[in-house]
Amino acid sequence: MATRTAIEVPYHHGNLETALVDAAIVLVRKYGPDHLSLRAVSAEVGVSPSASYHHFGDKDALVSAIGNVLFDRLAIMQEKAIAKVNGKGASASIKKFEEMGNAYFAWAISEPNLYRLMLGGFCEINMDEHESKAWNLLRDGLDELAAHGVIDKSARNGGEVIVWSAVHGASSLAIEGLMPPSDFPLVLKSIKRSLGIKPKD
Amino acid sequence: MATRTAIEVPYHHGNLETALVDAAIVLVRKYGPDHLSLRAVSAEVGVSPSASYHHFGDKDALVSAIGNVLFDRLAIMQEKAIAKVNGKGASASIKKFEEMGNAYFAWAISEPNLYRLMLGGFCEINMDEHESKAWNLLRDGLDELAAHGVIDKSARNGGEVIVWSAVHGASSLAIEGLMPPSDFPLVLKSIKRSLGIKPKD
DNA sequence: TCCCTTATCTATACAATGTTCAGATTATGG
DNA sequence: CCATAATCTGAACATTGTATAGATAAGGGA
Repeated sequence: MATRTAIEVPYHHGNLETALVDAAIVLVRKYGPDHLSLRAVSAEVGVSPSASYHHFGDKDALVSAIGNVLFDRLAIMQEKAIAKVNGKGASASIKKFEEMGNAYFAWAISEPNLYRLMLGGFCEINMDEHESKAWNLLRDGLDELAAHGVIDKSARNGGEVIVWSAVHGASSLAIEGLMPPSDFPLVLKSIKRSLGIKPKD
Repeated sequence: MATRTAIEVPYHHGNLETALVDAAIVLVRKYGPDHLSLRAVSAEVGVSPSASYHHFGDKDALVSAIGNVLFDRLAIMQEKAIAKVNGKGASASIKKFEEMGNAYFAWAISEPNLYRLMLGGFCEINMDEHESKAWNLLRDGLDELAAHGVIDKSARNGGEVIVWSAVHGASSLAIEGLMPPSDFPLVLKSIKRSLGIKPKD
């Protein structure tokens, strides 16, 4: 199982697979998803280039592994943000929803290269396993809004796709310098408006 | 100036620059923005690899040139779609707005690799020159909606970013297989709702 | 404890890539 | 018509992904 915590003790010989992923993430963050070199990753870990091929059949396989790890990290950030919100009423569910979006956007623009790898066509995303963590978070958030009567059923329908499109689009545009990050509140407000959540300001 | 039509007459020696861009687009479409090879492009045109360096200082420069050309093509598709709508009233302006979004999305998912190149961090987008064509299209569309009283000023504010975020996000997610293309109408409807355009169905 | 099987890693090699540089070719304009 | 600039070629270099064959280490049954 090996739940992939960042630091693990017996490193040099042992858990090469996770070591490669961790080193690759560092390099991708620095130099971007294109420009990732398998040889550089191997060198960073202190291992021969060929060694990687016993754990990943391909460079693309490594990249896909990275992608799925990153989706987990992003989901964890969102969970942390949600956990900070206390209260249980309708307004708390709205606050949680907002903080989920803010956490997503903040993480994306703080890690442009990692985010590009995740959603730029570099990796095959395992929709059923990892990605579901983030997806379920969104689904639960919308369900909670519906349960509190903040949004009605017609707005609930397809809400995941609507929200993710807007938040991902904003993240991507901001990363590419086509939208000032300071405009994200506008986007978030428009999402709430499209869901029928009334702004209180 | 050389407005870059696809076919031009004196080709072998002459307008290498546009020939390289055209050939590169063909290869990117086939194999993706990563996996683009300068040597392959040069071979396709029938020229030495070094020849490219007299027109583009870098591989990245070629890629950026491609990106800006593609933004033009996308804008042209949108213009065509708008031109098909006749009438001049409020409902025509809504129809034009919808068709603009549909054309964007349709082009994006029909050219996933080209779209990835445009907005996946591969190229520096010339915001002031080329990109403005698509941006102005969106701005004018929103202005027209506002002029006909379909949307009010508070919705007009920041409308470009809101709309582009949602449409680009949906395009990107669909391309990466994370959203069924058949869900785009849902996204479009949510955009209209967030702008305060009442659905007529 | 010894040995055999299996997992893991190294060494070497190969074709393809981006890029550079010196030289050849072509066009241009005075 | 020729000198000067623009354009293209050829060969070279370091680096890349990847395949193959062999070395090393680990593990488990006798």
